[in-house]
Amino acid sequence: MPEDARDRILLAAGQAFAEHGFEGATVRDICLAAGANVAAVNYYFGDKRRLYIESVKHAHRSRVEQVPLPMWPAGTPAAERLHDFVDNMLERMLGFGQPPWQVRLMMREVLQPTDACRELVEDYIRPHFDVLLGILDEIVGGRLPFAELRRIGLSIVGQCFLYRAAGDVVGMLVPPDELAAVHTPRRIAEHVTRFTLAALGTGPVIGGDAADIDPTSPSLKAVE
Amino acid sequence: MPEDARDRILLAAGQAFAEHGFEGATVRDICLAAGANVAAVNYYFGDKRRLYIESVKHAHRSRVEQVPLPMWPAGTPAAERLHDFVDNMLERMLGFGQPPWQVRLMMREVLQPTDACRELVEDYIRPHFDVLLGILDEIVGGRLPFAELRRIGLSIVGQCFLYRAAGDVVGMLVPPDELAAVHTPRRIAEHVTRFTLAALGTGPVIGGDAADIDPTSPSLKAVE
Amino acid sequence: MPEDARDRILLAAGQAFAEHGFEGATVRDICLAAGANVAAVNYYFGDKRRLYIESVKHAHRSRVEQVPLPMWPAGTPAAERLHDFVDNMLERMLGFGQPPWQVRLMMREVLQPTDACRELVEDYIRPHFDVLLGILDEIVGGRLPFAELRRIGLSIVGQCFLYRAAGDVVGMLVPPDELAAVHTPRRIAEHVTRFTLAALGTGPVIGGDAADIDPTSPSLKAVE
Amino acid sequence: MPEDARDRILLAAGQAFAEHGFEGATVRDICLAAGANVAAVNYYFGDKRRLYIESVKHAHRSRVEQVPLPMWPAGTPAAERLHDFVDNMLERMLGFGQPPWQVRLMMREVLQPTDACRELVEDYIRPHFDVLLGILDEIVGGRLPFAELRRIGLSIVGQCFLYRAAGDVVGMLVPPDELAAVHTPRRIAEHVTRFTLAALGTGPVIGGDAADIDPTSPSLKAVE
DNA sequence: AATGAATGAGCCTTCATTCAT
DNA sequence: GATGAATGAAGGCTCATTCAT
Repeated sequence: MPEDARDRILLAAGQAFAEHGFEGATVRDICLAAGANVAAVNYYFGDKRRLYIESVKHAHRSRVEQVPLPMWPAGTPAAERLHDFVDNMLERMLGFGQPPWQVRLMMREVLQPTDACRELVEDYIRPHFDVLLGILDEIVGGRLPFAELRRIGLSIVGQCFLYRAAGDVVGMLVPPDELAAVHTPRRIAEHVTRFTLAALGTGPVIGGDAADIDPTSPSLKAVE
Repeated sequence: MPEDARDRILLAAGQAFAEHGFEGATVRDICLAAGANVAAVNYYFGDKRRLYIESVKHAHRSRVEQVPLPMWPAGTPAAERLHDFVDNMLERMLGFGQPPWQVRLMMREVLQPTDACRELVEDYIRPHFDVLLGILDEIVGGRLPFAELRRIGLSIVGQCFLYRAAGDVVGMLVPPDELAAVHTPRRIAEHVTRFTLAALGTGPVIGGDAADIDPTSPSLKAVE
Repeated sequence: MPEDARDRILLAAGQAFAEHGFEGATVRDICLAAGANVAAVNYYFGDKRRLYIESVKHAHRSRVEQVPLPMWPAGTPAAERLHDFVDNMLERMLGFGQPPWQVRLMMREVLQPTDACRELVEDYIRPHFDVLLGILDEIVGGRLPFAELRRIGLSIVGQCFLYRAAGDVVGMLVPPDELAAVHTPRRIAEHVTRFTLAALGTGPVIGGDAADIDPTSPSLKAVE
Repeated sequence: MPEDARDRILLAAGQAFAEHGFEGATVRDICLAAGANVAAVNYYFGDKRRLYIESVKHAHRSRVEQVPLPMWPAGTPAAERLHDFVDNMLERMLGFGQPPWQVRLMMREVLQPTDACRELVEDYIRPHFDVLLGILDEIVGGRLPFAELRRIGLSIVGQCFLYRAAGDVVGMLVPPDELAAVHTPRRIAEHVTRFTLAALGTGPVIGGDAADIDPTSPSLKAVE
C-alpha cells in the first residue's frame, strides 16, 4: 500500500470505480478502504468527479508501466512484431494473474466515455493503434490505403477486445475445459495473428491443409 | 405508448437503464416517464433490481423481434449466408435510425453481467452464435473441430462488437469523413465478411492484386 | 402543536429561522423540533430555501391574524385613529407576552430582503402603510402632497421600528426602571402620537406648558 | 490594502460578515480575500467568533474616524446643532458614495446583539446619544426630565434608523422618482429636524401655512 | 388492484479547526 | 512566528421503499 494518502485514495478509488462504476462507488467506502478521512477526497481532488478522472488516468498510466509495448530489435520481421503486439495487448487487457482492475476501469470509460476519455485515447490508445498500423503497413508492403489499414487494425483489436469486454459471455458460450485450454491470452494471440496473416495472404489459411503452409515463412515462425 | 402500466414502466426503465445505468437511473424518473405512480415499480416488480432484470429481458425480446435472423432459401451459398449474418448482427447492434437503447442496455449486461445475463445468453446469444458456427462449418467443409470454429466465430463477433461497445473511441481514432464513408454498418459487414473468407482461404486476400480475385467466387458475389 | 406535519414544520422553521437566521438554522433541528423526518422538508417544500420563504409568509399571515388592524366606527376622529394605529403597530411588533418570533423573522426579511420580501411588502406592509397615510391626510386636512405624507408616515413607523429592531440597544441606553415604566408599548404609542400631532400642529407641543394644551382637543382625548 | 496580515484579515472579515452574516461568511473566503493562510484566523484571533467580535469593533472604530461628530464653535444655536447632528448621523449610516459595509455590519449587531454589542453601545452609541440629549435639553430649555428627553432622542434616531435598517422596504413603498428626489440623506435630515423642532414647539408645524413660519427663527436657518 | 403520503438510510460536500513543521 | 496539510463533524439533499387506504 502506498505511503502517500493521495496515492492510497487513487488506488482504492480505481478499484471501487472499476467494480461499481461512478455512481455505484461511494467516496465513503473509498476513503475507508484507503484509510483516509471522508474529506480527503475533496481535499486532494476537489470532487468525486475529478477523483474519477484522476483515477482513470492513474489506472491507464500504471497499466502501461506494468505491461509496456515490446521493444523490437531492428530487423524483426513484421509478422513476428504483429504477433508480439497482439500478445502484448491481450496480456495488458486480460492480465496473467488477478483480473486487472485498471483495465476494467478503462473499459467503462471506453463503453461510456466521460471527460477522461479523450485524454485516454490520445495518450494511450492512439499511439498503440499507430504502432499496429505501422506493422500492418509493412506486412502488406504499403499496398493499402490508410482507411483500409485502419479497418484491419480495428478487426484485430476487436477480436481481442471481445475477450476483455464480454469475457463472461464468452465463458458461457464455450465449454469450461475448452476455455481453459484454448482461450488463454497466449493461445488467443496465436489465433488472432494467424487469422489476420491468413486474411492478408501472408500466412496459411485457417483450416487449410498442412501442404498449404510454407514452413519457411517468417510469419509462421513468429507465432510458434 | 403501451396501454398497460406495467409495459410502460418496462419501456421507460429500459431506456433509463440504458442511458444512466442501474445506479444512475432513478425509480422516480422512470415512473414519471411512464406516467405511473412512484410505488408502481415496487407493486409490479417488487424491487428496482427485479425491474432491471425484467427490463433487460424485455429489451432483448423486443430487439429480436425488431431485427430477426434472416431466413435463407435452401441452397443459399454459405458465404452469402455469412455475409447476411454479419450484416444482420451489425444492424441489430448498431441500428439504422436512432441508436437502439435495447442494445445499449444489453451491452451493459454483457460488460458486467447480473442475474439477467445467463438467460440472455441462453435465449438469445447462443442460438445466434450456433447459427454462425453452422455457416462456418459449411464454409470450411467440416474440416475444423468445434473449438476452432468457436474461435473463428468469436473473431467475427469481436470485429462487430468493437463498433458497438467502443464506438465512441473508434470515432476518435478514425477521421470524420472516413468514418461516415467507410464505417457504416453495411461497409463494415462487407469488410468483416471479406476478411473472414480470406482468412479461411475461400475468398481473395485483403490487399491482394485484382488478379487474385476469382470473379466467379460465390463469396464475392455475396458481399457485393 | 398542529396536527398536520406540514404545519408543525412551518412552525418550527419559523422559530428556528427567527432565532438563527437562514444559514444558522438547520433542517435537521427543525424537523427534530417538529417531530418529523429529515426528508419531510424536501418532501413538503422541496428545499430549505422554499421552506424559508413559506415560513416567512406563514409568519406574517399568522401575525396579522393575531393582531388585526382596528375597526373604527364611522366618525372616529383622525387623531384617535392615529393613536390606535400606532398602538396596534407596536403591539404587533413588540407583542404583549412572549417576544413574537414571527416579527423577528419578518424583521430579518426587512433588514436583508430575499425573494419573500416583495410579497411581504405588497400583501402586508403597504396596505397598513396606506391606512396610516389616509389618517395623516385627514389630520392635515389634505393640505400636504403625498410625498410629504409618506415622509411623515415613515417618521412614525421609524419611531416604532427602532424599538423592535434595536430593542436590545435601547435597553442598554435607558436605565432599567425607566425602561419598565416608560418604554412599554402603550406608553411608546402615546409618546409617538403626541410627538407627531405636535409636529403637525394639531396637538400640544412636547414639553410645552400645561397652558399650551387645549383640553378640548380631540387629539388629546385620543391619547389618554 | 493594509501591510499587516492581521489588519487585512480584519478588513476582509468585516466586509464578508456584513455581506453574508456570521454563519454565511466562511473563514476560507475571508483568508483568501485577505491573502492569508487558512490557519491565520485561528492564529491571530483564536476563533471565528472572536474574529467576528474584533471585526465589529474594528468596523465601528474605522467608521467613527471616517465620519466624526461635527465640532461646533461656541455659541452655535441648538437647532442648528440638532440639524448637523442628524445630518451627520444619516451620513454615517447611509454613506455618500458606496454603501458602508461597516454600518451594515454594526446593524447586524444591533439587530441581534452578540458579545460585541455592549462595547459597541458604550464606546460609540451612548456618547453620540448623549450629545443628542444635550442638544435637545438646550432646545427645550431644560424643562423636560431626562426620561422624556430620551424618548425624544429615540424618536429622532428611529426616524433615521428606519432608512438604514429597512432601506429596501422603504424603496418599495416610495415611487422611484420620489425616492431619488426626497429621500436623500440631506433631505431626510432636513425633514427630521423640522419635524422634531415642530414637535418641540420651536419650529413651524409641518404642513402649516407659510404665515406660521417665523423667518427669523434660528431653527429654520439651521435647516436651510 | 393501485396509489399518494411519508420515511430512514445514506450520499456528496463544506467548514472550522488542529497539528506538525 | 506563521503556515500548509489534514480531519471530524455536520449539513442539505436524494432515493428506494413502505404503509394505509
